Amino acid sequence: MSKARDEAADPAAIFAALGDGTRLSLLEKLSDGEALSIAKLSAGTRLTRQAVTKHLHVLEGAGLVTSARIGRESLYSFAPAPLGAARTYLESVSAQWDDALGRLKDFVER
Amino acid sequence: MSKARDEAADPAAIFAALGDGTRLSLLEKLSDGEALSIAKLSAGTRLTRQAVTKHLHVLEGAGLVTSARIGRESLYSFAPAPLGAARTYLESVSAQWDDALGRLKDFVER
DNA sequence: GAATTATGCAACTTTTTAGTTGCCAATATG
DNA sequence: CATATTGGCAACTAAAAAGTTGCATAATTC
Repeated sequence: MSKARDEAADPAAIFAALGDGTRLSLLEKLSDGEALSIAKLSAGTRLTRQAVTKHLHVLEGAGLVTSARIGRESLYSFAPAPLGAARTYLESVSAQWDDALGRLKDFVER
Repeated sequence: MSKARDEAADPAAIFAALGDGTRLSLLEKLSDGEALSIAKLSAGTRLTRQAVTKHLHVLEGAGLVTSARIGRESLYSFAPAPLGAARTYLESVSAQWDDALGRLKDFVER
């Protein structure tokens, strides 16, 4: 048991969370390490605060951000671990492809 | 102009295409380099051929597979380039995080 | 304590996605 | 040529996602 409760290590779930422009831009805002409130995260967008909140919940469900209520605001922080899992997954698929390429090369050059 | 017509270099589009278990398993079947027909790709699944076809179209829209009609069958092939783009994107976000960590460390140790 | 700020919760609408069924066209094959 | 195989197209349903509005509540600030 290496994974915490609801943090999705499932690649599809992580990719699904990343598969939305709004959520990617939220992640980028948080990726410099500073924890930001929902109000600040909503500031630049054309969406309502509630829409942003929903996106944050999706990111949180995928384990890509964490939240903590401080006073009257909810501060969201970047959680980089699932990104590493996603990268590892992509590398594994790419590696399989590279192996296939290698075998093809061997076959052709034989 | 480095990108062809509709092949999405857009990270969100690539991640969205990857964000589905069925599509990931299709990609995995193709990632060994062998081109497969829709019939063969549908074989293992519980889905109808048309459902699989739709997923293949999504993958093709993201540039992750290519198709070619040979005789009476449509052969789909893995196209690894967008995976590289996705990995690069994840690395850029991770790098920003690592930079932030480094600055924090500097600050704490000062 | 009254007004303001930041957020949560719930109901609702709209849009997109996933999946199915039915039918037709093209290519093989006996 | 008769028949099976392979797949495309279109219409349709069902379910999930995205987004909004309205209202209630907790923490601040003046």
